[in-house]
Amino acid sequence: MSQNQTPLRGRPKKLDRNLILQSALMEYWTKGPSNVSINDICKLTGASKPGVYREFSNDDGLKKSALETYQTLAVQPLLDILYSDKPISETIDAAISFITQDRKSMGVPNGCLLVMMTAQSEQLGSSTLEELNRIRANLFTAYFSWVKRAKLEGELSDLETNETALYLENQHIGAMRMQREGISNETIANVLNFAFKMAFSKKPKLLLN
Amino acid sequence: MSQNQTPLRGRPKKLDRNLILQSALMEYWTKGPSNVSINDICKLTGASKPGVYREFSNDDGLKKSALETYQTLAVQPLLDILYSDKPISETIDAAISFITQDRKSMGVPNGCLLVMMTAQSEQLGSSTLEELNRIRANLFTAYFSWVKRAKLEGELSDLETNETALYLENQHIGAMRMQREGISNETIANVLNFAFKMAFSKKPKLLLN
DNA sequence: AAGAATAAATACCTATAGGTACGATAATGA
DNA sequence: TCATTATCGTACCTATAGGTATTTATTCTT
Repeated sequence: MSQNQTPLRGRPKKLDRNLILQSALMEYWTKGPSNVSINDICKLTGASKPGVYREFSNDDGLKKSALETYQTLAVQPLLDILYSDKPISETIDAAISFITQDRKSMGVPNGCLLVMMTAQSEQLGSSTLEELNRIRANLFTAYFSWVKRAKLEGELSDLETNETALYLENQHIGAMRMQREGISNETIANVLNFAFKMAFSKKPKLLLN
Repeated sequence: MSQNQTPLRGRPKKLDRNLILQSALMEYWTKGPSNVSINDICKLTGASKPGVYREFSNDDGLKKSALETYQTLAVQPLLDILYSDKPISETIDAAISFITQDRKSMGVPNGCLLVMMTAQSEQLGSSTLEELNRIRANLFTAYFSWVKRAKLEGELSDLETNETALYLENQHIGAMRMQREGISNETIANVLNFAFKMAFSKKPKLLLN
């Protein structure tokens, strides 16, 4: 976490890696990863362009590093919730609270960087894309194991575990999309609550026809 | 629809508006609207750049026109289904069939241009954005009125009409996302079938806790 | 035949993206 | 003191984006 580990030799480093990383993450998150250039980051942080390239190799490297920061900041907490051993209904509530918490008061942009990057994946470099797929696979696995756990606890759904996980993933992505479009967190929470409880309903529902 | 309506004066038009429109639409749809340049379209169709600009004014104009084509080609059929007066369950099936039909055999790309444009909306010009919002609003209204109709027919859900419509919109977008990511249409249909039937279930479901 | 009107295409423009060459600078070790 | 090591930042490079000035070609009207 600290700036330098080895008491090094040459000219002391002035470049603030952490500042750049934070700024880049916020910019990507707010404006979308494809709408932020290295030049923007330089202007924003006062860093020189070669400095940024020295530190992160290239655009792809910076995006990848920012994405890693995002993972620990915004994805890991959700994984922790999904992997908790609390009853399913509590897990649902915790997940919904986390997803729909007020971003503004936390100084964090609306929406989800994963979702944005996925939507613009054709514009990403290879290492960012790799990282993105890794994180998304982890998240999907978390949904999958959540569903499996629910089944062990007696919750059944009509769908295969895999398909239920896909369904849950859709709800999450949908929530992030709604949030980004300015829909109130209360509305989003209502929709999510409905959608999640559906997936974990105990018995086959009474269907039309 | 025809090339020239008034038997006009000057040098006869060589530029094939329709070819450009079709090519542009397919390119946007396949690669994402931000990953296709006017130059690409020119190379693809053999048109000259000033020719394209004469016809569509600018990049924004071309994208807007392509989006209009998309609307009549891919959105209107869904609107027709949603506004049909068939029983809800039949409407559900029809919508799912339409959404998950095999694109390859129809010579049409996977995914949804509306969804892609929405995801990249910061990179769109004003008139394309306007058109996009118009079409999306129409689609949302269709979902909304579908839900209202279902309620008249005795189908109830826990959610307000507006929130149910948001939920349905999410399922549709989610389906398009899955399709674009290569998930089989059968799986998508299963997920959609589950999600839609949930929204239109007759009674409050048996919930956990 | 002489405009008037329209479309053609080459060759250009500006802005900005990602990326780097290179000389200057600041520390350490001998 | 002087090489060594490593970072600094100005000024540049190439590629490509959107967009256009200009000249030439082809038609209809008078």
